[in-house]
Amino acid sequence: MPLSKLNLNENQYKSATAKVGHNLVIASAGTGKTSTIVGRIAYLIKVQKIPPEEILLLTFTNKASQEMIERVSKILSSDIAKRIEAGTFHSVSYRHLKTVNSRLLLKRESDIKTLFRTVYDKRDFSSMISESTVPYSSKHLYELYNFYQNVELEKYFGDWIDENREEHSIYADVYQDIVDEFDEVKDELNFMNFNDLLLKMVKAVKIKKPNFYEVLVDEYQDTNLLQDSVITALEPKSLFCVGDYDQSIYAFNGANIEIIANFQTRFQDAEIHTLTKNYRSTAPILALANRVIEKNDRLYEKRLEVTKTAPNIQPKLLKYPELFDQYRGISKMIQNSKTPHEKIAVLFRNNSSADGVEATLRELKIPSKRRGGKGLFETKEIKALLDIYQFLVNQKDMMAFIHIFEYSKGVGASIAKEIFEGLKRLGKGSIYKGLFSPDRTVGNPFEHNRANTQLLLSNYFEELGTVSRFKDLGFPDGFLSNPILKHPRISEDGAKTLFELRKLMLDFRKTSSPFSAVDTIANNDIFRYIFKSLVKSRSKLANGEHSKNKEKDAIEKIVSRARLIKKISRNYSEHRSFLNAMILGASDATQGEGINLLTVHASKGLEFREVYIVDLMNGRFPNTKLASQNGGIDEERRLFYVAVTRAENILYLSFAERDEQKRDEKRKVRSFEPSQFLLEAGLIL
DNA sequence: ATTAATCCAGTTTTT
DNA sequence: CTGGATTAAT
Repeated sequence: MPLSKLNLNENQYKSATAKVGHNLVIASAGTGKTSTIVGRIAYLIKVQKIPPEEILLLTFTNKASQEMIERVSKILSSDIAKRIEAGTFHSVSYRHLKTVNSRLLLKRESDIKTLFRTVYDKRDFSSMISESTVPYSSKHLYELYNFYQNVELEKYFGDWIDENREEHSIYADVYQDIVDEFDEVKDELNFMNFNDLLLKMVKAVKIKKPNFYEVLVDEYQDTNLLQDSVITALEPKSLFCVGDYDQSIYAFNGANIEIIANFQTRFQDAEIHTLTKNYRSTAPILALANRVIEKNDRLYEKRLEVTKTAPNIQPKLLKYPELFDQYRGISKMIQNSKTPHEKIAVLFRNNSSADGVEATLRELKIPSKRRGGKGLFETKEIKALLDIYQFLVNQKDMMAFIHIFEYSKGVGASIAKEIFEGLKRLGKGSIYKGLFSPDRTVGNPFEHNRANTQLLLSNYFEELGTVSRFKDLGFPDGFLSNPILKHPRISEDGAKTLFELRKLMLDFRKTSSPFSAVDTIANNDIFRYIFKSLVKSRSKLANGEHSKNKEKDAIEKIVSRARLIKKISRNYSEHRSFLNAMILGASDATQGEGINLLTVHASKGLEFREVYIVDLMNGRFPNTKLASQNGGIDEERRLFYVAVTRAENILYLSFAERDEQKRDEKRKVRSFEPSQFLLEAGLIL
């Protein structure tokens, strides 16, 4: 059998070579799930002679799909491996949607949120406000709507509110009205968010169906109804799902364990396989994990066989009086550890723990890397760079246009909007024409709603129309005579920005690759100016004075971030693909080298020789506030299970008794109880 | 009305 | 430390 070199055990082999149909593989932590998936792909291609492009592999992160394809490359060949369609639900959807409509643009979640807010703000709740229930804030409503889209496919939002958030029934109609308008506006602007990718995918597939022989789904326990509807819509001949109920940790995103639980009843030909041999962790680590997860109701019996023969090191509990003692203590232990840095991970429930660990590691000059896009893609400089880029690619993007003017003094959102609309009028719908060949027959490009302002504006307009304020700025006549500069409230800064933008639009036309585009933008004065102003504000000390050190630091950071974006851009040949990847894959980009700092969620699917789980205090982990809303304490327990089972050889569990930074209402130092999971694990009596 | 400056609270997890 | 909200200034 050509698959012998895969080194699969009996169960893995049986799963990998299962007959075509509906297969579900229950794979507990560390049982060689990836090997099985890779084996399955090899079996399909080599034995079943399925063309690689008819295989779709859906994973939870883009990184996971890359790793699996990498492993397929090693067994078969990279030529074959790269023909397999692989990625997250979202990235696969985007790729397909692009073949249908090449003009699609994915927007940042924060931009979509602002859009939602502008729609929301038009509503007046004051006449109907009830004493018992305050209406949801725009942010909350947006998040709820997103959740609803992931868990409910048929009912209207308003009806769903009626049934699931009874206290808010009185507002259900208004909520429905808001989301209707929101969706309308979003469609008009051609904007998409993450959910839209999947929603539009389901529709697109009905018109143009990609031909997949088998769809493989990794982390099946974390799929929600919306994702499931994508799989259903694809109608593959064969389905191969791999998951583990005990690792379901995405209830907040609508993950529905019913999907995995009902697999057998949904498909008559369903076959269930089980992988029970654990290859990752030592006996005491597995015993600890099992002791805790047993407290959850069992969906099926869990039998994990230990195969590892490495020396058994008992998991160790670490207790510290204060939060930072903990971080410092752990950093010290890492410093003294013989394990190579890249095989050590510090795991936490909440991202807020990362800063402390990162800082104390840095004190000891131990390098660390953090995952998650927030670091890089949420920085102002990268946001600005990408906003400029977005606008150049899609000049109808008013939101990006407004962002570009954020750093120009005297121009806020509302004037930027007026400029945008003025240019549109002067260019008969095209900003480009508005800037380069304005229609001078347009009398007043700045139409205003309010009558008295109209009067005010036209007075200014006439007065300023004759003598431009910007004569001495060295603008060429072609720009200086543009009627847009007659806007009464364009500041000098605003005019300069507009002029630079005009230059940039010309330069951009000469670029064809994302790399040269990023380079062009980074060298334009708009970005340079933003760069300068960010450096200025970041080099201020707490007392307000300048610090040369901080300035140097700030410059270095921006330069290296811009360089990183440039580096990433080399992998893309199309503007739009690059920009979409900046949003889709934002969290996959890791920064730095060394110790791995991860949330438990982000650690899913990974393994490390030495693992530290920190901040194991009630309230923090388990996050009791969350447990009351989402998956309950069971989900927190699964989260703990996931964390523990990342460890191969060495495991430390740590907590602190106090946090001296935080004080409660009575100004008393915040004190903690150890996590209940430590009790359940038998580490505390 | 719009922008800039200042103050204040709050801080889940991911695509 | 950042975004949001409030307030002061134009």
